[in-house]
Amino acid sequence: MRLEWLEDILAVADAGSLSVAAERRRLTQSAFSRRMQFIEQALGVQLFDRTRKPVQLRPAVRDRLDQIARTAAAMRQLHNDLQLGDRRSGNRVVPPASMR
Amino acid sequence: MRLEWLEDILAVADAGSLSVAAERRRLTQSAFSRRMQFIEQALGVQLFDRTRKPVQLRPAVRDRLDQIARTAAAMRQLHNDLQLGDRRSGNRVVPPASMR
DNA sequence: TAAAAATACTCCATAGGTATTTTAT
DNA sequence: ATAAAATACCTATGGAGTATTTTTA
Repeated sequence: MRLEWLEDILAVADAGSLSVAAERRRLTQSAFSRRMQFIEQALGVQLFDRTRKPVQLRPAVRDRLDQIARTAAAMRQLHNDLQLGDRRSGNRVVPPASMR
Repeated sequence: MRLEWLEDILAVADAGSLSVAAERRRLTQSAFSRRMQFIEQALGVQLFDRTRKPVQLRPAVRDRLDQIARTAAAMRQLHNDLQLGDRRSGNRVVPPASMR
C-alpha cells in the first residue's frame, strides 16, 4: 500500500474521471489507466464501475473517501516529521487534523 | 511513502540489525541494505547511525516508532476495509487502536 | 460519432539475487 | 578475526511514453 495510490484514488474521486485525474497526477491517460488497474489488482478489489464512462467510484470506495484522505494525511505528516526531525511534534497539545 | 517502508523500519527497530531484519522481511542482506538506502534517499533523511555495527536507529526515528507503527496500522486497516468492502467499519462506536 | 478508457509496443530505471569487499567490534 | 553492512555485477520486471483500438453515452 502506497501513499501515491491513495492520492491517485482521491484524484479520481475529485476529478470525476480517469483522464482528468491523469492530468492532475501528471501522467498520460494510458499510464494512469494501467496504474489504476495495477492498484486494483494489488488490493484485490474493483475500485470503479467500468460500465460507465467516465468510470464511477464503487460505493465501497465512495464510503471510505474520508478514511482514505485521513490516512493519506497521516502518511504525509509522518513523512514531514521524519524529514524535519523535530522531536516535539509527537507531543503537540492540539494534534493535527490528520491525527484526530 | 509506502507501507512497506514503515514495515522495513519497524523490522529494523525490532530486530536490532539490518541483517536480521532482512530475514524477517524475506530479503537478502544486500537487497535489504540497498532498500534502506533508497528509503533514506527518498525521505531525504539518515535513519541510522552507520558508524555502529549493528546500525543504531537515529534518535529522531526512535522517538517516532509509535507514530510509525500507528500509521502503518492505519494503512493496513484501510487496505483491509477496502478489500472487505464492509461499509459499516467507518461507523464503529469504538474506533480501532490505529485510529485513536 | 465523440469522449473515455483499454491495449499493443517499446524503452529504461528499479529492485532483486549472488558474489565479493569493506568496516566496526 | 568475525560479524555486519556495503558494493559490483547481472537479470528480470515495473512502469513510463506514443500510437491505436475498443467501448459507452
